[in-house]
Amino acid sequence: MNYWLVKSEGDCYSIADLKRDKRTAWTGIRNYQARNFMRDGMKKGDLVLFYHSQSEPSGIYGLAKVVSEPHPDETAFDKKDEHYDPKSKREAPTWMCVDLQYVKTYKEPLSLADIKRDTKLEGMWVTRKGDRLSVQPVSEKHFKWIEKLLSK
DNA sequence: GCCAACGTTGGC
DNA sequence: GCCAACGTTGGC
Repeated sequence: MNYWLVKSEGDCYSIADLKRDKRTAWTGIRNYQARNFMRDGMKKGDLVLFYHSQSEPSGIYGLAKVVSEPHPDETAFDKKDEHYDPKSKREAPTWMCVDLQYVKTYKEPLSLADIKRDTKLEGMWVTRKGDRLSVQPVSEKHFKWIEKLLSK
Protein backbone atom coordinates (compact mmCIF):
# COMPACT_ATOMS: atom_id res chain seq x y z
CA MET A 1 0.00 0.00 0.00
CA ASN A 2 1.35 3.38 -1.00
CA TYR A 3 0.22 6.87 -0.14
CA TRP A 4 0.14 9.93 -2.36
CA LEU A 5 -0.85 13.54 -2.56
CA VAL A 6 -2.37 15.17 -5.61
CA LYS A 7 -2.80 18.87 -6.12
CA SER A 8 -5.64 20.60 -7.82
CA GLU A 9 -6.47 24.25 -8.02
CA GLY A 10 -9.37 24.57 -5.64
CA ASP A 11 -11.57 26.53 -8.00
CA CYS A 12 -10.65 24.31 -10.95
CA TYR A 13 -11.43 20.79 -9.74
CA SER A 14 -12.11 20.49 -6.04
CA ILE A 15 -12.86 17.63 -3.67
CA ALA A 16 -16.50 18.70 -3.95
CA ASP A 17 -16.33 18.09 -7.69
CA LEU A 18 -14.86 14.66 -7.08
CA LYS A 19 -17.61 13.92 -4.57
CA ARG A 20 -20.20 14.82 -7.20
CA ASP A 21 -18.48 12.77 -9.93
CA LYS A 22 -17.74 9.80 -7.59
CA ARG A 23 -14.70 9.02 -9.72
CA THR A 24 -12.60 10.74 -12.33
CA ALA A 25 -9.61 10.12 -14.56
CA TRP A 26 -6.76 12.24 -13.21
CA THR A 27 -5.87 13.73 -16.58
CA GLY A 28 -3.91 16.77 -17.62
CA ILE A 29 -0.68 15.97 -15.80
CA ARG A 30 2.11 17.22 -18.06
CA ASN A 31 5.13 16.77 -15.88
CA TYR A 32 7.33 13.73 -16.28
CA GLN A 33 8.09 13.19 -12.64
CA ALA A 34 4.42 13.38 -11.73
CA ARG A 35 3.55 11.04 -14.57
CA ASN A 36 6.18 8.54 -13.45
CA PHE A 37 4.66 8.42 -9.98
CA MET A 38 1.24 7.71 -11.46
CA ARG A 39 2.45 5.26 -14.07
CA ASP A 40 5.05 3.37 -12.06
CA GLY A 41 4.08 3.89 -8.46
CA MET A 42 0.32 3.97 -8.07
CA LYS A 43 -1.55 0.75 -7.44
CA LYS A 44 -5.25 0.06 -7.08
CA GLY A 45 -6.30 0.76 -3.52
CA ASP A 46 -3.60 3.33 -2.79
CA LEU A 47 -4.88 6.29 -0.80
CA VAL A 48 -4.47 9.79 -2.11
CA LEU A 49 -4.59 13.02 -0.13
CA PHE A 50 -6.46 15.67 -2.10
CA TYR A 51 -4.70 19.02 -1.90
CA HIS A 52 -6.14 22.34 -3.02
CA SER A 53 -3.61 24.87 -4.27
CA GLN A 54 -4.44 28.51 -4.96
CA SER A 55 -7.01 28.29 -2.21
CA GLU A 56 -7.70 30.05 1.03
CA PRO A 57 -6.15 28.29 2.74
CA SER A 58 -4.17 25.97 0.51
CA GLY A 59 -4.04 22.55 2.08
CA ILE A 60 -5.37 19.02 2.31
CA TYR A 61 -9.15 18.93 1.94
CA GLY A 62 -10.04 15.32 1.35
CA LEU A 63 -9.15 11.75 0.58
CA ALA A 64 -9.40 9.71 -2.61
CA LYS A 65 -8.44 6.23 -3.70
CA VAL A 66 -6.74 4.85 -6.80
CA VAL A 67 -9.27 2.62 -8.59
CA SER A 68 -7.63 1.81 -11.93
CA GLU A 69 -4.38 0.69 -13.44
CA PRO A 70 -2.45 3.42 -15.26
CA HIS A 71 -3.93 4.13 -18.68
CA PRO A 72 -3.28 6.67 -21.47
CA ASP A 73 -4.43 10.21 -20.81
CA GLU A 74 -7.08 10.71 -23.48
CA THR A 75 -6.98 14.49 -23.22
CA ALA A 76 -3.49 14.43 -24.80
CA PHE A 77 -5.03 13.15 -28.07
CA ASP A 78 -7.83 15.69 -28.20
CA LYS A 79 -6.94 18.70 -30.32
CA LYS A 80 -9.62 20.75 -28.66
CA ASP A 81 -8.51 19.95 -25.14
CA GLU A 82 -6.35 22.50 -23.35
CA HIS A 83 -3.95 19.70 -22.44
CA TYR A 84 -3.62 18.49 -26.05
CA ASP A 85 -0.09 17.31 -26.79
CA PRO A 86 0.68 16.56 -30.46
CA LYS A 87 3.78 14.64 -29.40
CA SER A 88 1.72 12.03 -27.58
CA LYS A 89 0.68 9.30 -30.00
CA ARG A 90 -1.97 6.67 -29.43
CA GLU A 91 0.47 3.87 -30.20
CA ALA A 92 3.01 5.33 -27.78
CA PRO A 93 1.25 7.60 -25.30
CA THR A 94 3.47 10.10 -23.56
CA TRP A 95 1.01 10.82 -20.79
CA MET A 96 -0.63 8.35 -18.46
CA CYS A 97 -3.14 8.73 -15.69
CA VAL A 98 -5.13 6.72 -13.16
CA ASP A 99 -8.74 6.94 -12.03
CA LEU A 100 -9.44 8.34 -8.59
CA GLN A 101 -12.52 7.61 -6.53
CA TYR A 102 -13.95 9.89 -3.89
CA VAL A 103 -13.49 8.67 -0.32
CA LYS A 104 -14.21 11.58 1.98
CA THR A 105 -13.97 15.27 2.67
CA TYR A 106 -12.35 16.33 5.91
CA LYS A 107 -14.36 18.51 8.25
CA GLU A 108 -11.52 20.99 8.42
CA PRO A 109 -8.71 21.24 5.90
CA LEU A 110 -5.13 20.76 7.02
CA SER A 111 -3.58 23.98 5.76
CA LEU A 112 -0.11 24.29 4.37
CA ALA A 113 0.74 26.47 7.38
CA ASP A 114 -0.40 23.63 9.69
CA ILE A 115 1.74 21.16 7.78
CA LYS A 116 4.79 23.40 7.96
CA ARG A 117 4.29 23.99 11.66
CA ASP A 118 4.00 20.30 12.56
CA THR A 119 7.40 18.79 13.26
CA LYS A 120 5.93 15.31 12.69
CA LEU A 121 5.31 16.29 9.08
CA GLU A 122 8.80 17.53 8.42
CA GLY A 123 10.15 16.56 5.02
CA MET A 124 6.83 16.32 3.19
CA TRP A 125 7.13 17.27 -0.46
CA VAL A 126 4.59 20.09 -0.21
CA THR A 127 6.74 21.91 2.28
CA ARG A 128 9.77 21.94 0.02
CA LYS A 129 10.63 25.32 -1.29
CA GLY A 130 9.69 25.83 -4.89
CA ASP A 131 7.73 22.60 -4.96
CA ARG A 132 5.60 22.40 -8.07
CA LEU A 133 5.05 18.69 -8.35
CA SER A 134 1.34 17.96 -8.66
CA VAL A 135 1.56 14.26 -7.86
CA GLN A 136 3.83 13.27 -5.03
CA PRO A 137 4.45 10.35 -2.68
CA VAL A 138 3.61 10.58 1.03
CA SER A 139 5.31 8.36 3.59
CA GLU A 140 3.15 6.01 5.64
CA LYS A 141 4.27 7.78 8.80
CA HIS A 142 3.15 11.16 7.46
CA PHE A 143 -0.08 9.78 6.09
CA LYS A 144 -1.08 8.08 9.33
CA TRP A 145 -0.38 11.25 11.28
CA ILE A 146 -2.41 13.40 8.90
CA GLU A 147 -5.33 10.98 9.10
CA LYS A 148 -5.11 11.10 12.88
CA LEU A 149 -5.07 14.90 12.91
CA LEU A 150 -8.00 15.15 10.53
CA SER A 151 -10.23 12.45 11.98
CA LYS A 152 -10.63 14.39 15.21
C1' DG B 1 -0.64 40.81 -8.70
C1' DC B 2 4.13 39.78 -7.62
C1' DC B 3 7.91 36.98 -7.77
C1' DA B 4 10.87 32.84 -6.79
C1' DA B 5 11.58 28.34 -8.40
C1' DC B 6 12.16 25.38 -11.86
C1' DG B 7 10.92 22.63 -16.16
C1' DT B 8 11.07 23.14 -21.12
C1' DT B 9 12.43 24.99 -25.48
C1' DG B 10 15.37 26.28 -29.05
C1' DG B 11 19.47 28.65 -31.00
C1' DC B 12 24.04 27.85 -31.44
C1' DG C 1 25.16 19.44 -25.24
C1' DC C 2 25.07 24.07 -23.20
C1' DC C 3 22.50 27.70 -21.53
C1' DA C 4 19.57 31.85 -22.00
C1' DA C 5 14.88 32.86 -22.62
C1' DC C 6 10.47 31.77 -21.67
C1' DG C 7 6.32 29.76 -19.51
C1' DT C 8 4.05 27.82 -15.56
C1' DT C 9 3.20 26.93 -10.78
C1' DG C 10 1.83 28.32 -6.50
C1' DG C 11 2.60 30.77 -2.01
C1' DC C 12 2.09 35.07 -0.27
